[in-house]
Amino acid sequence: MAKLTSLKAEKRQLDRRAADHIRSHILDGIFPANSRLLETQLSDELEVSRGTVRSALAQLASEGLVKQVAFTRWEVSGSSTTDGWEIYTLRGALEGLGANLAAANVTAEDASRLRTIGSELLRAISERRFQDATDIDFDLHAAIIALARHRRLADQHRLIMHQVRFHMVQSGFLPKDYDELIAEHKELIEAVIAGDAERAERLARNHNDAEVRLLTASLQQGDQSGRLDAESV
Amino acid sequence: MAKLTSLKAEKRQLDRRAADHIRSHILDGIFPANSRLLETQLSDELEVSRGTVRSALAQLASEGLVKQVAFTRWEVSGSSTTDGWEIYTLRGALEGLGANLAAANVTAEDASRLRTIGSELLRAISERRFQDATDIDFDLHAAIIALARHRRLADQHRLIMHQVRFHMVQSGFLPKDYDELIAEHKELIEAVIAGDAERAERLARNHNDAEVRLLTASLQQGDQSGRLDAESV
DNA sequence: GCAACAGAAATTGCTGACAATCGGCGATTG
DNA sequence: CAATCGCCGATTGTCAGCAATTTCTGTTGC
Repeated sequence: MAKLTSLKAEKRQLDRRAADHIRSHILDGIFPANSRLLETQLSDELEVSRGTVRSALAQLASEGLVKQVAFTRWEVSGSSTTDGWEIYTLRGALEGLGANLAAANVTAEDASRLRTIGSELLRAISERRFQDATDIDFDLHAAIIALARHRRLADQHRLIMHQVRFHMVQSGFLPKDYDELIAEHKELIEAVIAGDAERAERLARNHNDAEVRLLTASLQQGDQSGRLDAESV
Repeated sequence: MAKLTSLKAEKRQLDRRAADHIRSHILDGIFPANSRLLETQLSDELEVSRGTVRSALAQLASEGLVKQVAFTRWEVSGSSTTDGWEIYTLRGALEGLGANLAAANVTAEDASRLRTIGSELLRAISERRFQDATDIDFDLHAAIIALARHRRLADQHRLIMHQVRFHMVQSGFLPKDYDELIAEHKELIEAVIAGDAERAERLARNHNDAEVRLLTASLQQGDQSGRLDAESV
């Protein structure tokens, strides 16, 4: 007997839904970087209690999208050059591991699935639907990570990709060379499908190298938009 | 003029302190894997309100030490073979990145600091103070990560090391070969100090390879202590 | 004897109110 | 006039209680 599992999926906890709402506002740029978030204001807007909002904000803080200044304020995280550098280097390490593991246990259906997403990406770009293309890009990377069958990695990857998205919005990032982008993705997909773990890992790790080099250079040039480390020890 | 910064550091928020308390109980094995945690019981024991305990538990859940079953229960995370495999592979990726970056910007004082910790480790082992040795081992790896000057990486590393510690306690892990352990650490330290990023990265990544291979083999042998993935999509 | 069901008990989810803390504004004083 | 102190409003931190949900238990019907 088919038991219809939770037809009413709206039973999700209020604080989770509140967190989702606030998160999407942040990722869409409605709450800009470094802007202040007031518990009372959010609780009014979402029509939940302040405690629920606090719980949601705490979640977002653990995801790195929000910062808490104790006894004082909540604010949307900044997205400085330093932040960008951190985000992309960490992403490289995680996706490198993911691609390696994915290549090690890829199946035939996985392969066709990856190729499907790849062709969707190609189509979106050729039709100049760049917003869709970005989403599909994210889906593709998530799909590869999923193949690693590594829950902790998948969780971390989801979090860092939120930060990537946030940083892209804040910095007005746009890919420069769509042809190269497509080529890189195609290469990565084929390496994973071929089961070439080493090659897949290298491609995944270097996928953001251009971005990282740019940010590194910007940092070393004494770009002061990064936060300063005032403390030692 | 020496400004005395915050003599009263006990102003930390209650939920943080509650989380610290519960976390140390988990890491010390007082709350065993998969054991249930009752909000009321904890709030009685810690003499704080249930809301505060809830906040603490939510933090620990985001750290992966605790699981929340909605509307039902909190429990200490399990530590199966699968979990161990996830933890050590992820650790390898993070420490690889960390060692690479550390080697890239190590200074003279950093070098002496690392060597000091290294000799402390050596002494603890030669004097058969193995508990101390484990702590120093953790300090050493944390010190290398700190050199990377990468806040997100440091945060993730701290979390994963908590899980490593937990898994070690749960699985009764003990290093087999202290001589090799020392040799590996010495090699890693010297590679970082020499600024050989590539070599440092490789050493850091392979540091847990023996453990990973053991766990991988155990998994492929159909060891069913890992959790099953019941869902697809 | 066993399965299904209803009510009770236990536990988690959420809320509104109270307490503690912070930042700014104005008064005061040298 | 400038610097410091203390008050006040605003905001976050904590609490105790009510609501919703799950699990347990005893009962009923077959």
